[in-house]
Amino acid sequence: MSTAAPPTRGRPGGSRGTDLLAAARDVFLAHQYAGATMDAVAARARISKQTLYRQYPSKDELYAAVVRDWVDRGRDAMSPHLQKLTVTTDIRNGLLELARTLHAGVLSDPVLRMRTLITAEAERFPDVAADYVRRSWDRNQTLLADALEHLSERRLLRIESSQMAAEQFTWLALAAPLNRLTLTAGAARYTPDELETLVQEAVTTFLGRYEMP
Amino acid sequence: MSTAAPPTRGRPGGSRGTDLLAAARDVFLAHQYAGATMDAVAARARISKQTLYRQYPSKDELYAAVVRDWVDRGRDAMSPHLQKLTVTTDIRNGLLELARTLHAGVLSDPVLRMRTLITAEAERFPDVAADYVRRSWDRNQTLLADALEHLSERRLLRIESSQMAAEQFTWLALAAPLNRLTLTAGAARYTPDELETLVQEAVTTFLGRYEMP
DNA sequence: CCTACCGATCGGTAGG
DNA sequence: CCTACCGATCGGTAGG
Repeated sequence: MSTAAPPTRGRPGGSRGTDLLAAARDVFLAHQYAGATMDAVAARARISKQTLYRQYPSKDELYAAVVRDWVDRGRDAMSPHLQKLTVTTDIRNGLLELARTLHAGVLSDPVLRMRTLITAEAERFPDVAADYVRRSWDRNQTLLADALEHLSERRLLRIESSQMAAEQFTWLALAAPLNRLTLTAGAARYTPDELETLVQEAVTTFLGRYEMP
Repeated sequence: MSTAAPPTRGRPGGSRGTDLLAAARDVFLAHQYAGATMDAVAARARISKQTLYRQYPSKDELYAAVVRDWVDRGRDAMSPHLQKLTVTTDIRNGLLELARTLHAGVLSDPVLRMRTLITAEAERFPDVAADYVRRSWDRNQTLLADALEHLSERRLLRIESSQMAAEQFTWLALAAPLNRLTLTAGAARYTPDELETLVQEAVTTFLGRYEMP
């Protein structure tokens, strides 16, 4: 039957939909907005520029779609880890694990590049930036606050403002390497030992304030 | 004497030296690297492109000079405030003051723009970025660590690693608004009340760990 | 679908 | 000093 052609034969290997966005994302992350040419996107997606422009009528709209797709795909990355934290019996170990998860999630090359891209284009694309902050950053902060709230109800922590506690935890664990790697485009790598020391110290300071006496 | 011509008459008002760098800085901060044209720099400095290119043979070298000049000019901005902290008798108030100073210094529009510019160009100009981090950021962190060390010797704090304590203080006070303002290009402004709450909470958590019992 | 092209921008130079 | 220009790049289009 002609409708049962082998998958490797069907249409001539052009990317579309998610694949096109993945190709575009690669190009934007590798070269930033200005350096990402529509020719490069089309070539990487193995489609013609004509086809590219039929799906996204301008570079601006392609960029907005790439960021939206990125946020959608990373929406619930933290949830399972926070779920695990809420049922822990060892509060210190639970927080240490979470801090290491934060490092792995945020200090990776693609995440740092996406943050730099969004930051550099925030003035020209304020809505794209605001959507990223709200649906990615704020959402994860709220989920962490909920988890801390839960631990507070279980009498493992003593927290007045769970939002403030969530921010303090996040930044104690994350801010130093995030600042450094961001400013140097990843050139100033942290060693695993340095990160582990940072995690330990962050949790110690956090528990100094919020541990149940 | 011809050498005593009035200052308003001498040469036809063109900028050079520091003035040229100030003009270039304005243009780079307003439009980022790609959007800053050499024509705009020359126009703002009121010199010809020919004169501009005689002083800086390429846009790349002009950019590097602008960042170097920026670091030089901001080199000792923190020193007087840290000096004040080391002789305080009220440790909590001293730290609150310092946190407010950090906010004023780092969360200003030009500083945020310079950080975004350096970040966006860090891959193409790794040496410029590394020099900024070392001479601006690392230096201030070390100065703060020295001040905390001093307070530790005065038995107002109990600190094991003054570098770690300095980083924790900095990021407890600064990271949340810095992250937000950076990602949104300053669109998500913090109210003075929010900043003051943040400062209070940062100092409370910091003292929870490092206050002398 | 594909290629060739337009129109605009901009770093850098002095050809014309 | 200044203006006009070159050469290259690139978003977007179908003119030619």
